[in-house]
Amino acid sequence: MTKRVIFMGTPAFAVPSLAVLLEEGADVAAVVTQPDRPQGRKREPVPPPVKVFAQERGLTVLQPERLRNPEAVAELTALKPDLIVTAAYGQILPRAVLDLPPRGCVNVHGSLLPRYRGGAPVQRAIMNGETVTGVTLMYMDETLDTGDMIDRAEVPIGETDTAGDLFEKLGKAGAELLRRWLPALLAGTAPRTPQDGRLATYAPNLTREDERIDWTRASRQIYNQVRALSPMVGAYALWRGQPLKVWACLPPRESDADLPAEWRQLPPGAVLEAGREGIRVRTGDGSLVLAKVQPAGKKAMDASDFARGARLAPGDMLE
RNA sequence: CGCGGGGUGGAGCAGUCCGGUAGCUCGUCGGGCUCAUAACCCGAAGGCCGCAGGUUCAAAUCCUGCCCCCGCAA
Repeated sequence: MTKRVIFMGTPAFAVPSLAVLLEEGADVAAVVTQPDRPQGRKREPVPPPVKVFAQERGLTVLQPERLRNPEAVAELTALKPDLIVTAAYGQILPRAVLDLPPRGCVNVHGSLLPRYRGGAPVQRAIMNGETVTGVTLMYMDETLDTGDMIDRAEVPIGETDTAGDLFEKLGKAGAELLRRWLPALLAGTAPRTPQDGRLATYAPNLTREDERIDWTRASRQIYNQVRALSPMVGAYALWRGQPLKVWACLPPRESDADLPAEWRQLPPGAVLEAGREGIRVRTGDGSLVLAKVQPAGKKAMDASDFARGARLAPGDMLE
């Protein structure tokens, strides 16, 4: 008898996992995703990527405002799922839902648990300069990202990887973990390894403060911050009182810390030079070259283009 | 009716308040210099100034309507 599975997920990261369920012949009774949220200036509701994918394949899509609501729970109960698979769904599963499927609820998490528990493991890993991260397939319990682990897979972080790049790699790696363990999950024979809570670290959701560039920090730290916030959200500094988003920098080199005396006198945030590669800015430990920026009210552009139009000169300050 | 910025040769901008020869920094093409160059020098091409209407002797510039792009906030 085919087991019934409910999938819960929202962003692009979750799509490969849903695709794997279909490829492996699982009976996907329903796909639960976040409601269409108003986005952009026009406040137009935009369907999340998982919804788009699910509808293309004719799957039943549920978008409860709150999974805690009795109607939502009743709806899921009626589907009699054997297993619930989640991936970046965006809502906490209430006890009533956790207890629903006989084979349990499993989650695909974008880090090597118990490290980087929380809502922004991918961005935080890049921000912290990690060179390796990964995905964990785990059973869910009532607290966030603390359940028993089934398996993990390491994924290297390239020096130039952005959050977008890494999300893509992790989404695929997570889906493959799911593919490997799906039969055992459905049979109820998957392993359970408790997390060692003493090794836990946390990756809280990003705040506005995480987006602001502090030029007194090291070049490498700023570089990592910019990568972690690209291509979504964007790191920013202030230029003439207006936000200037920084979308990409050149990887910092040893030589960037070895500055001429005239540059060394300028404070962090000062523009040192504007060349064809971009805009060189003084940092806490040397300099960093901005490659792609976006002024308020404008599209993203090469930093050299911005420098031309804005008539940037050495000594101009970014804050 | 959430707040705000913007649409000017291929790129990024100035010019718009105070109407009257289309400008700047680059790019491109040709030539020169050089061992050489992303450097430098000389020259050239390339724009119905987002669209439509109006005012005027005259509109990138003033008035009206529309389209498109983006920052903030959600």
